[in-house]
Amino acid sequence: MLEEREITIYDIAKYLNISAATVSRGLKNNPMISKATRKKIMDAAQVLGYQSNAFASNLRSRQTHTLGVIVPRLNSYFMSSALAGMENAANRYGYNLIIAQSLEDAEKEKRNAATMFNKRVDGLLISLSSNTQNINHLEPFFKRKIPVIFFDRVYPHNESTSVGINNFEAAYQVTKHLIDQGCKRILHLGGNVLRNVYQERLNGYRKALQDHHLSFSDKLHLTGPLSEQAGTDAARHILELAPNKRPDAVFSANDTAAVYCMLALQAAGLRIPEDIAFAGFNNDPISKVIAPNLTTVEYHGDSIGHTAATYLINHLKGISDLYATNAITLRADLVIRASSLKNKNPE
Amino acid sequence: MLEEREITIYDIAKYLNISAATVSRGLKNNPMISKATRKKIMDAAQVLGYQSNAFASNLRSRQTHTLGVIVPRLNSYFMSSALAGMENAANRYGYNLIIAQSLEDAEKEKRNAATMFNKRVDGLLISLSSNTQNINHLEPFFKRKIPVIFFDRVYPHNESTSVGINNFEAAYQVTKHLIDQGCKRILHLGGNVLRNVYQERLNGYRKALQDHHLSFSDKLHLTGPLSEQAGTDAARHILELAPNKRPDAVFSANDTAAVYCMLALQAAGLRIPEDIAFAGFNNDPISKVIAPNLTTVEYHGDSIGHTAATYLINHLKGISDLYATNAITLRADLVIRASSLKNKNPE
DNA sequence: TTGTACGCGTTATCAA
DNA sequence: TTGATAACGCGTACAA
Repeated sequence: MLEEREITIYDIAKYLNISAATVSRGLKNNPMISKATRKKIMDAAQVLGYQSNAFASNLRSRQTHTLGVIVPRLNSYFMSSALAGMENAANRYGYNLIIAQSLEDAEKEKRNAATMFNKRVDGLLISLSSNTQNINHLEPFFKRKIPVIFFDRVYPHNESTSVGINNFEAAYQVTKHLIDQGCKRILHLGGNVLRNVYQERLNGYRKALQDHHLSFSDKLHLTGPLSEQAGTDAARHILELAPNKRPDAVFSANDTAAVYCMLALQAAGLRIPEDIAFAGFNNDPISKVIAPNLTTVEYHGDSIGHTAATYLINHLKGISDLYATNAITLRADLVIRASSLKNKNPE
Repeated sequence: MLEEREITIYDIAKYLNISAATVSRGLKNNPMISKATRKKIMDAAQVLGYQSNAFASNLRSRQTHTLGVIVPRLNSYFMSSALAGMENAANRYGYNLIIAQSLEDAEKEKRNAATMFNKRVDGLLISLSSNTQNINHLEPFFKRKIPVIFFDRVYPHNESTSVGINNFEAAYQVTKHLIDQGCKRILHLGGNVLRNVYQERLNGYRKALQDHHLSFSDKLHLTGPLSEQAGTDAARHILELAPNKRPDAVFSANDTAAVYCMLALQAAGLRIPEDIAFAGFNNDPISKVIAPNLTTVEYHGDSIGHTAATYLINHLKGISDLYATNAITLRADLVIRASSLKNKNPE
């Protein structure tokens, strides 16, 4: 099979009777090279169909202009938005993204991290899997001073920066809103508290209960994967309770579980919000489509992603000091919709 | 700033008083090397904290074990599912994904392709932007025999394979279903016909009309980006028609536009499906959440992605001949839901 | 079974 | 402003 040889800077050099070093410099618009030769080099590169070999360059310069991204799953609205935001930022600054998913499995996350390291990413953006216990698998990065940025599901670590929102505050506001609507028995559908986001949402919920003299009960706290199935299961659980033990509101740590819980309860004849009010988290598109629309917290994946990637790149370019800022907190506002409005519009 | 030097195979070689070549072989479990030395090498690598340098390896072996992926957008349910499917396949075979989005812009797609080429991806998976006119920007890949696989939004090209569904047939079935329900004026909300998927869906729709003696009219064919806004705009257009000119059904080329069109029409007081029946495409999660549930076509992003990536990798490993199969067509079945059921269940 | 020696395509150093 | 030359870390004929 005929394989055309690759065009290298040597070909250009020979073609122009100059040295490869000059070509290398000219290609990168090094001001050291005269404008005339620079143009000659560019033209020749065009004519010969030269394409730079990123590998050789990386090998020599020890920079890949590639960022590693590890996420729990690729196919959630929040995550794909975050990736889109990162891609935008990365693309603007000439970086590429190499993306892997842990599928909520700490072991796979470990392997992903090792691969990223071997591929010599310039930096790592990571949101932890639900059962990751520690970050020993990131040690190689820390040792070699390869910057790591946590986003969304973060980890306390004083040589990294975290990008996220104030989950405690948001959960507090959601819960307070439900209480303001007259709800007294609010069930919390939460995620694995190993992850800060779920622990903090739980804490915010509990604090709001406490501040309003409502007691917390284990019976009103369900933990799970926050999947469609988890939402449906929660509904079944609720329906199995004696009517006087049933919650009058549900605060779910994400919209998916909230929506599927709503659907199942509605199918069983319960009215929302009259019988049970609802609030979720993330402002997923389905929250605007379900009837009644779901009260939720606006959590902009693209902002998180864009911010995290931009911050990382600035650090790589020496524009900012990674360790100066330990946490970046973005806004996440409550979005009140019909599913939680027990009091008819107090006009 | 103290930078620890990288551990290389030379360090291992020196440490064990053997040659670097032996280390290189041992690390890859080359059976040529005695089992004892192989073990010694592995242990030493462990002890010294050796991490292979993928770049040097790539430079030498001319393989990156990296696949390029270019998609119109990252943050749609279909695409993120496709990416998830690809990541699964890639990960299983030791490949990585480097992902970029064209944002429906041919120019950005061009730049993305050039970057991927320079990074020497082993193969390319691409779904074209809505306004891409030709594939000249992929010529470098074809010239160097780097395999390109089109998925979803494909392009006729006899040195590549395409992975998708039978859009014509699916659209035909959707339209026929609406006709079977008694609909006579079916509006089609379509995408840019530059892309095969939208052209074929349009064709299937027209053929179904024709086969059932319904006339096609330009008035009943809207083209746009199939976004939320496009759905809302379509609703306004419908409401502005004289009641006797209004369609009695809408077949949208995706679920997003269908759902936002439904919401706007419902807000204006129209009943679905009684006044207007609806059908979409993709089986997006929102189709199961909207009331009434949306009739749609099941289009599995993850299968498409997994199939495309697996096929590409098999080709790279020499297991299959890329050019033997020009198109892989996956199933896409009609999912009938309440939004299109004009005839009350004919029990 | 192992070692020697060279090349992959680029960038960095030093000299001119 | 340019050129010569040596790395970068690994893989592989070829020799031993």
